[in-house]
Amino acid sequence: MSRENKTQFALLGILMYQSFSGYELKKAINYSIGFFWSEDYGSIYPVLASLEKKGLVKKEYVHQEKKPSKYIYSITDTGIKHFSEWVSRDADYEKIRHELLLKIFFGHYCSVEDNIEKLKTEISFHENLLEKYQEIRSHLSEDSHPNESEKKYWLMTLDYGIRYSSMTIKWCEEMINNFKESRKE
Amino acid sequence: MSRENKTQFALLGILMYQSFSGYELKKAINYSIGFFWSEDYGSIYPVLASLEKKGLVKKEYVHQEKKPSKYIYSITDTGIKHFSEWVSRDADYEKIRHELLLKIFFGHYCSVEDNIEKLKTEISFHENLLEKYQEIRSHLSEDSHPNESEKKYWLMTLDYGIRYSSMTIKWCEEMINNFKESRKE
DNA sequence: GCCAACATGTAATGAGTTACATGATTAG
DNA sequence: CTAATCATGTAACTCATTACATGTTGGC
Repeated sequence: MSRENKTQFALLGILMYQSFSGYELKKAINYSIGFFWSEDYGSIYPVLASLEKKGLVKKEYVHQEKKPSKYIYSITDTGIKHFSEWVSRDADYEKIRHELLLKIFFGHYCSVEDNIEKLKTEISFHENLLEKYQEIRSHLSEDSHPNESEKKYWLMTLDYGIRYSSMTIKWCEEMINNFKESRKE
Repeated sequence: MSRENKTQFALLGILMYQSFSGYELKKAINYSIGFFWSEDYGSIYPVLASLEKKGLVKKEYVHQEKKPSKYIYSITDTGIKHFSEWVSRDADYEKIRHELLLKIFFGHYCSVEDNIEKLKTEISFHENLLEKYQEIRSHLSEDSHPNESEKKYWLMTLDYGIRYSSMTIKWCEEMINNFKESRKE
């Protein structure tokens, strides 16, 4: 089977909730699925154009006061079908490439200090993420969410993120301790 | 900064331990870093050619008995320098794209059964991985490993893999239970 | 006048994936 | 003879990233 453009489904999924411009889509992605899925303008605009050509979304030119005009994209009935078909199917096997693990695997070829440094950077990164998760969580509770079902799914992914970052931090810390203990011996 | 080809470092790293042909490299990668880093022939052969052109590896034609001839690649002094420079540096920020999480986030748009199905598939995948980790672990202990330092790093990444898969399985199971409980209400 | 935020795109490049194509050698 | 494994590559294509390019609007 040929590879599918996954960007389209991320965009369509967000548009299932609300119509957005390309610029707004980027922000919406950052604030919702951003910690496990990211998109750049370099993908968003071309993919929106191709989705429109296929009739999966439609655009509307909107004049704004106090801001530049924009194109608002809405999902069409065909788009909803296309998206639903994808979301029901099993996820593809995820091909991962974890550069930190690759460097740690080859850690024998650099100093213990360099290894510890890498692990510390990873810890900071995930501590930062954990703070972001709290922001998203409060964002979720303060906003008006008429649909409790949607919220349930959002909290599930948030829960995953928290577990993932916590696990990573714990692993990094234990590895650093391993290094420090073996240095004492 | 421009993007770096990471495949080259995976190959150079393996060649730090031992000289291999392209075909053997693929196998060595699968059996060592395979669960967090994969490469296909479509990348391996072209990258080996470009590494040779840059003088980072050298190849030798080897005739074999009972098997077709092959090219054995060895890392050069320049290659060792190039690799060491990379391995000492911090890992780049990892851009993740987790399709299962994306589908779960949009889980409101398909049936609970479809969601449970996806989580079950993920569980099988990681249970399979956990078995593989045991294989790698026994592979590591039965083989003659003169260098205990190398082994330490391999076990670190293995430990990460085990934690990651265990965490994922636990999360999936709890999410399935959530679904089943809310169905009872 | 200038900066920040809003807003939309294109072009160049490089990386990754899949399919294709070929051939050697051994075991059954 | 045939299948499996060993072995090396190329071509076509898609995808993602980065840099570039342009323009609006409001606030200081």
